[in-house]
Amino acid sequence: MTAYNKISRHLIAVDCIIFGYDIIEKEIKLLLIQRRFEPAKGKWSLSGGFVEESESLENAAKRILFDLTGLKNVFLSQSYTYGDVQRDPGARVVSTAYFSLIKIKDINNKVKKISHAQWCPLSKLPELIFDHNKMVKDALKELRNQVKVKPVGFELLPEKFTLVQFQELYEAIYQKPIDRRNFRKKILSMNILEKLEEKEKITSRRGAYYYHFIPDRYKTLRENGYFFELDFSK
Amino acid sequence: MTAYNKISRHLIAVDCIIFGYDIIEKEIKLLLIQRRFEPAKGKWSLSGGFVEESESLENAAKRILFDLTGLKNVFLSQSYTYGDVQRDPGARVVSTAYFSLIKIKDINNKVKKISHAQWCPLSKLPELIFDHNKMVKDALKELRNQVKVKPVGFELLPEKFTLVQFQELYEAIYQKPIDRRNFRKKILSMNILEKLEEKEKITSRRGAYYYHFIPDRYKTLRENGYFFELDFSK
DNA sequence: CCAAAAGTGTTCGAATTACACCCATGA
DNA sequence: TCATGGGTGTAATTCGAACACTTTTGG
Repeated sequence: MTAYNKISRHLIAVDCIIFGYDIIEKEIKLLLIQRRFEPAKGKWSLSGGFVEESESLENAAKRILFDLTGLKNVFLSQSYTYGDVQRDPGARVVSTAYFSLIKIKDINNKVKKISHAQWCPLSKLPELIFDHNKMVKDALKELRNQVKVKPVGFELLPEKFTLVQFQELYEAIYQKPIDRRNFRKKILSMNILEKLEEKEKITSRRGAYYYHFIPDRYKTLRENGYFFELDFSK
Repeated sequence: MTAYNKISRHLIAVDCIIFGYDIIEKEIKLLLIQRRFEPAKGKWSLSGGFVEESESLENAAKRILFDLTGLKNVFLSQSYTYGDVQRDPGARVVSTAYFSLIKIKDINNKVKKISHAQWCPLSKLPELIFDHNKMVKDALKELRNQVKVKPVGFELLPEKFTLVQFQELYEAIYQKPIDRRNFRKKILSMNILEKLEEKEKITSRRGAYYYHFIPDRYKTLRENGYFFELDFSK
C-alpha cells in the first residue's frame, strides 16, 4: 500500500474551447452549449465534463469532444488549468482547459440537431458560466501564439481554399487587416501550399485559384515550427 | 445539493520546478529533493505536494515553495498539467507543474541545512521520478519563451550585477554564446537598467560597472511584454 | 609593462513594411 | 462595357548578425 491515504480528493473537469472558422462570415466561432444541469442550468458554457478514474486528461478531452461532435483526431492542445477554490460555486472543481480547432462544416448538420449547442461568433460571446470567459480569452491568446509558429490554418479551412480565404482566416484570428501582397509573398514562400487548376467562382466573376496544403511539407512544419526563434543566437 | 455526486475524485498534486542561477559557476540550477516516502523513496524529484481541499492550485504551489525555501512572493508560473493515468505508479495522480525563479543566495544557507535538498546544475540532472524529467524539459522551454518576452533576469540575479553577468545568465538559459556588443546594445536600449557608480572588482583588474533594474520600468515591461509581436500587423 | 577582462561602432544582408495598378470575367 | 474582386512588384526601412580594436588597472 502507498502513503497516499487520507489525502483530499478532488473533482477534475476538462473544458473544451472549440474554435471553428466560418469561411462565409469570416469569423472565428466558438461551439457553446447550454447547461442542462445545476448549478447554472440554462446558461451558456463551454463543453466540459468530469475526468474519470481511468482516463487521462487528454482522453477525457477527446471523449467530451467526440460526444459532442462525433469527431476524432481533431487538433487538441492543453491551454491552462484553473484551480481556484471558488471557481465553480457548486463544488470545488479543478478544470483543465483544452482548445481544439475544427472545420465547422464537418459537424454543421450534427450541431444543428443538438438543440442545446450553438456556434457563436467570438465577437458576440455571451456571458458564460464560472470562469469560462477567461478560459476563452486565454485560449484565444494561445491560439494566436500557436498560429505564429505552426501552420494551424489547415485545421480550420476546408480541403481546398483560396488565398483570399486563407488571409481572411488570419485576419479573423488577429482581428487586424493584413496587406494582401505581403501575406501572399510570405505564405507562398513557405512552400506549404499547392495551387490547383480549379477556381472558386462564387465570390467573384474572375474567380480565384484554389490551393491546398501539401501534406508532407505541412507535417514537417507542424512538428518543427516554421518561424525561427528570435533570440541572441550565434 | 448539486449534481456532483458519484463522480470520480482524484488526487491532485503540484510540482515545482525551482530554477536558480549560480552567478559564480554561470549555470542554471534546479532545486531537487530526495523523496522520503514510497513510491520511489530515495530517488530525486521535484518538490511537490498534494493540493488540499480548500486551497487553490497556485496557493498549493506557494505553500510547497514556502515550506522548502521559506520564501514568499517569488516568481511563479504555471506550466503544464500532467494527467496520464499511469504517470505515478503509486496511484492515479494528476499533477500541475509550476516553475519558479529564485536567487540561490536567498536560500543558500537554508538549503544547506536540509539534507534531502540540493541544487543541481541543469547539465547534470539525474534521473528523476515519474515524469519529472519531462516536467523540467517543458518548464525550461517555457522559461526560454518567457525570457524572450519578459525581463525575467531580475528574479535570478542579485540586487546589483554587471552587464557581463547579465549576459552570462542569458547564455546559461539558452546554452549559447551571445555577442557582447549586440547584447549590450539591445539590453541598454530597453531602458530597464541603471548604471551605478560602483564597480565589481573581483573578476577583473579594471572592474565592471554594476547595474540594477529600474523598478518602475521593469514592472511596466513585465506586465506588457517587451518584444513586440511578430505578426502581420498593419 | 603586460595580462586579462571591460567596453565600444559600424557595416552588411535579410526581412518587413508600405504602397498602386492591371487583369479577368459575367452580367 | 463596366463593376467587382483577384492578382502582382518594387523601393524604403528596420532589424539582427558579424566583426576587432582600445581601455583600464593590479601585479
